[in-house]
Amino acid sequence: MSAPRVRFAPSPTGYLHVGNARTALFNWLFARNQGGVFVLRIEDTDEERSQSSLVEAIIGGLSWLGMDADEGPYYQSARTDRYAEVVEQLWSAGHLYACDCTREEVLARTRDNPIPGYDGHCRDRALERGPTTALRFRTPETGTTVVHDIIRGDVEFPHSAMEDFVCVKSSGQPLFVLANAVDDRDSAISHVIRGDDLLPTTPKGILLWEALDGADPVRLPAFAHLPQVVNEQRKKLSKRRDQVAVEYYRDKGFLAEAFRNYLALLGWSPPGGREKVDLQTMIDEFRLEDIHHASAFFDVKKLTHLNGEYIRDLSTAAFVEAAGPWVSPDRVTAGWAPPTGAPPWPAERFDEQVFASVAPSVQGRVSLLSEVPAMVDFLFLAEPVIDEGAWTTRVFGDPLARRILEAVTRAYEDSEWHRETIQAVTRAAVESVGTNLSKGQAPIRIAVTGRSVGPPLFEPLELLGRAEVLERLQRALAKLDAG
RNA sequence: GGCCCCAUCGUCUAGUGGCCAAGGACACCACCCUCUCAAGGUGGAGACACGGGUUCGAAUCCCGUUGGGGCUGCCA
Repeated sequence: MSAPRVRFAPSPTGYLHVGNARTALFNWLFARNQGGVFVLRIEDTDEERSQSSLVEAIIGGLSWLGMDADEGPYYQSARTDRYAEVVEQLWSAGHLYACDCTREEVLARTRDNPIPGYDGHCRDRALERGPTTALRFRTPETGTTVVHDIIRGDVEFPHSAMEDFVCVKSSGQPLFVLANAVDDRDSAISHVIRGDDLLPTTPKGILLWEALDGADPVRLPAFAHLPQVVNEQRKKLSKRRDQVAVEYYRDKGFLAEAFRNYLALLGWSPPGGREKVDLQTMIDEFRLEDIHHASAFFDVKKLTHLNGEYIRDLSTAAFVEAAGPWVSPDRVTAGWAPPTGAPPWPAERFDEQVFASVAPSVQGRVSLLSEVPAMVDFLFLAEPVIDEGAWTTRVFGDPLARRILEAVTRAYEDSEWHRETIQAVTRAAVESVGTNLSKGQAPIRIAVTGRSVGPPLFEPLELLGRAEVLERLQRALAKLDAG
């Protein structure tokens, strides 16, 4: 048996969304596992809704996730001649008939029918083809089409419940089912792996496929219909209600590796109870047969946790590199910058050395790269941005705060300026006013960093320098005086 | 309404007739660690939708019910 050929065939009517990305990933993993070929096809037969700029977004999303196509992209819009040829073939073989019914007319006629859908009104009218006639497929009246699905087994569709569906618009453009079948035939696709929302249209595609066969049959691909990725309401992901663009997650500071790993977990699980697995393991272990049947909720919390694990696994150098676009305008790579814009400090105040030295303690505290700037901004801002809520409760509202700030100010003036000694003198100072380091560090932290939470305090203090720290303490004292 | 798919902790899942008084992960709670916050460690709570079969034995097989979802477009 020759190498499998699979395809990812998005329609460029929106950005790459997470459900499609998962479909692409499963196709890609299957191809890699089998030594097969991953084809990208752009299904842009609907000119009204397709936009070429979105094609770039889709390719960009795939590329971010490391899934570059082995072949393509092929554009259906470039194959109109081929489709026209196929339509002629089908028409002359009698599989198609012209229909001039409008949707309103069909609806009016079939409103009370027990079986919904088109009623076959034009089936025997022998209408000529014209600019106002769509072409419908003459579905057999009896019999059954069975879809052999790798994931779900055999699924039967009785023809009696299938309408004569339109496969060519009155404009002459083919509809999805037809273009899809023609392309899968022409590019020798061996496995069709797609969302199970397409399962009900699969028998139509098979009927078309068989009609196209004529005297020269082409082997039907194997099908694998993936469970849907759904939102919290268990509904198909919607562009309106849900955060569905892969781009959004990249912009939020998710690592491609973590995102890809999470996507793989939606409907598939690596053997051995592991969840966090590297790419090669995914490729080696991936089996279509192991995919779940039930739909899966896209859980951002779990994704975020996984991302945190991936961030913590990075070497410090790799973390500094990954955080680059978020902390330094100079580090924007591959033509992409976080949409949040420039970091909140002026470029000239950013110090790569300083960032690199606090990076390890930041790395363990963030789940998203976008959280990095807030962790280190006090190091690069001329003045820290004071969190007023924290100030009110932990400084203004703490009767000991003034004495703590005064005590450390005195202690810092002539202390050796090294993180351990700073910690030691700070401990001594806060204990001298009757509290402990755990409670006493709060006013200091807020005075210097502006926040009540953040990385361990004493290394940043060292990095900031004695003069700057004393100045910030003075400003805090003055703010306290001002009430 | 018709056709189709699906059904294990709140969520993602392990499980393919005995190893399951159902395991892991996220989230949640408690404790430990600790300069804050995280991370980490330990522990806790938490599920086989329901009803019938089949079988010595069922989360696993069959039927039904209920519930959820998809499709039902001259969208894909």
